[in-house]
Order: sequence, then C-alpha cells, then structure tokens
Amino acid sequence: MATRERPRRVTIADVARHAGVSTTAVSKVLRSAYGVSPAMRERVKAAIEELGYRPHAAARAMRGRTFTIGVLLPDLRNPFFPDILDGLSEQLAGTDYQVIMVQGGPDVTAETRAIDALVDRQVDGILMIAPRVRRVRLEDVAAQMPTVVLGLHEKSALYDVVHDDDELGAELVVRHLIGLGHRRIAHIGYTPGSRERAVGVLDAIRAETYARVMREHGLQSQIAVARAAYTEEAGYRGARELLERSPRPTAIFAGADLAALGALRALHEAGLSVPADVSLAGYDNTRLAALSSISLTSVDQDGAVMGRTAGRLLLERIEGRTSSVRFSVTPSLVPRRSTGPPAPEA
Amino acid sequence: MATRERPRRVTIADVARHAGVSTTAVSKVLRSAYGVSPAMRERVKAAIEELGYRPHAAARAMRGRTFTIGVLLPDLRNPFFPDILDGLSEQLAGTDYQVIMVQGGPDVTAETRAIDALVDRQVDGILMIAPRVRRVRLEDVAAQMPTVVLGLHEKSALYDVVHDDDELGAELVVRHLIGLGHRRIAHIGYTPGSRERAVGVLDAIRAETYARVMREHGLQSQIAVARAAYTEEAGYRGARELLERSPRPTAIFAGADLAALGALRALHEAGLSVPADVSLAGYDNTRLAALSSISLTSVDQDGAVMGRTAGRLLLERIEGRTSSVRFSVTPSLVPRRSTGPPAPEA
DNA sequence: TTGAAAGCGCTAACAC
DNA sequence: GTGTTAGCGCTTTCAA
Repeated sequence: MATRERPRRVTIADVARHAGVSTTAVSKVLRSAYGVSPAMRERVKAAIEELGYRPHAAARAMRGRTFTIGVLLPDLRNPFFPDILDGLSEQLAGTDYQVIMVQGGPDVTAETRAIDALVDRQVDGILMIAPRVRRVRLEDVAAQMPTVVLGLHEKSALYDVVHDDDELGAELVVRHLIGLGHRRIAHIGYTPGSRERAVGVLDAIRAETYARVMREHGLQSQIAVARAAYTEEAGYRGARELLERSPRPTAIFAGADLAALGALRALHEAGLSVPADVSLAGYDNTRLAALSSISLTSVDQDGAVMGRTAGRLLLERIEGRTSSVRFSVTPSLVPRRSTGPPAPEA
Repeated sequence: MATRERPRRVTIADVARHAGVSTTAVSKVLRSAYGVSPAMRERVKAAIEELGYRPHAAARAMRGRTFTIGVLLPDLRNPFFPDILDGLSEQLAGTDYQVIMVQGGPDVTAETRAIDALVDRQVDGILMIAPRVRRVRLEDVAAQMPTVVLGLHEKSALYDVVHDDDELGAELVVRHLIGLGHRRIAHIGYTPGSRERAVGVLDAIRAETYARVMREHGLQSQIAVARAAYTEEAGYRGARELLERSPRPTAIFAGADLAALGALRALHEAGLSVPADVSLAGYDNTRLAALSSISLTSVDQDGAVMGRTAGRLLLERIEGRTSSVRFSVTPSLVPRRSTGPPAPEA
C-alpha cells in the first residue's frame, strides 16, 4: 500500500459524536428506520451534512445491504447493451441503488470470474445479460442473492428471466428474406463451447428458428450456418466463411447488428454490393443500423423496457419476493435498404 | 430482504476448521505472506479447494485490499472506451485484480455519484476516464486511493495522468482540411457546464487547437463551433445547427467519431453528400470509422496502450509509488473517403 | 512457525 | 425514543 498519509474516512461514530447522539440513532436515520424523533433526525442530518459523511459500503456489506446492483455485461462493444442499462438506470433513479458493471469476456472462465466478483462484493441484486455459464452455476448464484437473467428463455424457480421473443424475431427476418425471393439464405451466429450452455440462450434460439423456418419452406438443403459469436470480428470471419461456399448465399441473416457490421466489412472486401449481390439483415435495431449509409434491415427489441423490467424485478426480489417471474418483449421487423430481391440467376 | 434460506458462505473459519489450523494461517496462505510452512500451505490450499472457498471482498475491504480496480466510464456508447478497457484488462491479467465499472452519465452530479460509489466500495485503485468534475474533487479522491486520470492534460501531484496528444491530433485534422482547400471549417465539441472543469480536458483542448490553427491560417473569421458532448445525439444536433448557418461550412471536424456519426446522420437528412458537399472528420479512429460504407477520416490514438499504461501506473501506486507520472501517446491522422476537396464556389 | 485476539464501520437485537 | 453491545469475515499485531 502507498505509504502516504491517507485521510481517515468520516465514520458513523464521528457523526454520532458531532451530533451528540448514539451510533444507533445515526444508523437509523441513514436507513430511515423507525424510532427516531424528528428533532434527533434533524440534528443527525445536519451533522452528516457538515462532516460530509457517506456510508462505507464495505462495512454495510458485512451486515445488511450494499445498495448495489451488479450487472454482468458480456461485451462492452455491443451497442445494444447500453439500451438495457439506460432502462435499468431509469428504474433505479430515485432509489439509493448504484449500478456496478463487470465485463464477461470471451470465454466461460472469464465470465465465471466476473460473476464471482459481483457475488464476492456482496451486491444486493445481480443482473446477468446473456450469460453462458451452465444453469447450475446460475442457480447457485440465485440461491445466494436476488437474480435476474436477461436473454435466457428457460424458466427457473430461483431467478427471474427477461427476454425478447427471439423465435418470433428470427422468424420475421427469415420470412422477410424468403418473401423477397431468396432461397440461399445463410445465418451467422451461435457458437456453443464445451463448458457452455447449449439450449435456451438467445443466440441458440435465433439459430434454431432460422433452421426451422428454412425447413418449413422446403429449404433444408440450403441451410448454412457460420458459427460465430455476436462480435464484429466474428461476424467478419463468419461472412468470409460463407462467401467461400459455392454457390454463395444470396442473403445473410446475422444474429446481431454488431455481427452484421462485420459481415458488411467482409462483403465490401469481397467487392460485393448490398443488397444487389447479397442481402444482409441483423438483429437488435441498434442506432448504427439506422444510419443512412448502413441502412441495415434489423429486428427491433425494446432494450429499455427489458432493462426497466429487470430493475423492477430485482427491487421486488430484494423486498422479499421469492416466486419467479418471466417477462417477454415482442420484437418487430424494421426493413431497410440492406435487403432486397436476389439478382436473377445467371 | 428475501426471506428464503440463503446458504451461508464458506468463510475463512470453515477452511481453518477443515484444515485443522488457525484462521491466521489461512489468511497468510491467501495473501502468500511469510511465516507458513510448506506442509501447512498445502493443507490449507487443499481445504480451500475442497470447500470451494472464495474470500469475501467486503470483509477484506474492512482491513486490507479488495483486489478491485474501479473504472469511471463517461458513456457506455462511445466505441473508443472498450479499447482502453481491453488494455487495462490485459495489464491486469495474471494478477488477482478485478475491474468494476460505473457509468458517469450526462451531468456532473451523476458523475460525482458514480465516483463516490467506487470510493465507498473501497476499490484499491481508481481509473477515471475523461472526468468532468472539478480538480479539487479529483485530488480529494486521489488523496484517499491510488488514482489515474485518463484524458486530462493537467498534471497533479496526487494522481497520474494518461492522455493522447490532443493538440497534435486536432492540428493534424484541421491542417488536413485546410490542405484540401477548405476555409469554412466548423467544429463540433466541447460543452462546458456550470460546475464542470473548463480547462485541460481533452475536448476543450481539441476545440482550442481547432481555433488556434484556424487563426494561424488567417481563418479566424471562419471559426464556427457547435458546442456538443461527444455523443451521437449531440453530434446530430451540432451538425444541424452548423448547417443552418449561411454560408454553410464545407467541412466539419467532429471531436469524436461518435459525434461524427451523428453529424453524418444530419448531413444525410439534409440531402448533402459526403465529401462532395461537406467533408467530415472525426477523432478516435474507432472500428466504425474504418467501415467501408462510412469510411470516416479520423485520428488514431492507441487506446489499448493508454489502458495498459493506466493499469501499470495503478499497480505501481498500489505498491507504494507516491510520485506522480504523466504519460502521453502520439496520435496519427487516418485519411479516408469522408474528406476531400471542397466543391468549387458557385 | 503458529495461533489468540483486537478491531475495521456498520446494523440490529435488546435493555433501558 | 434512545443507547449499549455483539457480531459480520477478514487482517494484523503480538505472544507463545
């Protein structure tokens, strides 16, 4: 530790002494608990103000609440997540709760570490966005603290789930492409790893739905999936892989806008134009998709509503609810200029 | 609190009992401190493994370290920040340190709250990215814990600073535009608020440099600044404001790529093409700028290096360094298709 | 080399 | 309505 003299923090004892009351009284005022006279409340509040006192979260964590909500974010680069965080913050505004975030990273090991970090820091509630760890691990966490999982469809007795109707969303995209006349429609998404969960995650559902709708239209022989995470880089590699096939797809459905941007880069590099040579669709309807020079067909899911709901469910659980809840938002297709009819076969 | 039976956490006492040693011994093993025999170390390690023990960060915070680095992020949507975080994580990989992030939000009040949250949670070190709070506040925090500030140029005796050479970067852009033949070059950036710091912040420096270079080329009468934060929305509004002027600028230098994207949206809406009608340049050289359909001229600054350096400086301070350090990276211009010669005057 | 015990700042049960 | 006090899980003297 640095040896420089660090000013001692103002503690509850300092406030008590300054106000001429007991520490209990101060603690009660802080938590707006019963059993304090208005006069005492005023004196304590004045002392807190004068001394610039703030509760020490770590000390609080030893006994009661930390007034902290922990969020697991899989990837800082995905522009859809800020929408969720905005919703969460909105729901938490006006409460004493603070949000802290950890980044999950690329593999399950990193994600596990990130989740542990939140648990070890004794947050009052935890929101996991599209976690990849196994279900047992989630239930293990949920048994210890109020938990909401976003992006998972499987219901659990221990935690709440908030998700988009990914089946509907994926179906809208694939039907849209088929409706435009495409048959060789490929998909980029869903990478299962060895220690990861394989079912019920949003990307798995989008990929399965893609395959199902293709089969329903007699296009099972055209099914082509490039397994890739929802990142720009993976989308790029996925598209390159798909473009090597012969004949190449006339349309690509990327499971996320971020992956679609990577695919777009690959398409440009290959000298292909969108949608004349290849149609491209994403998912999430991020602000980037709406940019006129990109104009990406995408699926809109209301991230702010999901974030708000997750926040509300967490607060409810913190207040004592133990039954579990499932909340789903309905997505809608936003067609833009990146999709169009396929070029007539040569 | 929820009333459901929560499983009690495994504590150091459980480990001690299981291994048949004292809690002191366990604590020493955990911190790899002196005074434990190899035999005891092994027994303790085995017990930790068997019981799945993890240290309780909150309890640790009461006495020693939390092994946590706190990061203040002004805005989750700015695609440049993940580069910094990648560098930081890389530097911290292999140590026991975990990164937690808080979002600063739009105003100084929100940012102050976010910083307080980190301080109250007793992180071992704090990295503030482009903070807007006053200098006193920064020094107040730095007096309490190891602090590194990113994006501020002013040196302090209490904290380290890591920044890009924003003067050079802005100069490169403005000279580039002048070199192309532009004279009516406008700038989007730098919004000072009432309670905010007004000097030494990266956006202020970019704005000042823009004005200086304009003057140096005898273009002081052409100086036009739309005051806006580095967000998409603010960039959009800033560009709209600039386009209302008559005659309108032939080139716009946005202080950040994110703001440039907003400006791009405004330009498209106004039916103007880039660069034929208006040239557009950004700053940060984010991946989006490189996208072929955007192809934005920008300034590259190495975020990963800044993040790594910030991490190294924090670890050094945690280990006891008290002298303060300043680290600067050198930016370079990346010209792309969004800038070109101005259209000949009608 | 080992362990007993004090105490970090706070909350909550309890006594007054 | 108010204050006393026993811990929460850990680190750190200090004594054995």
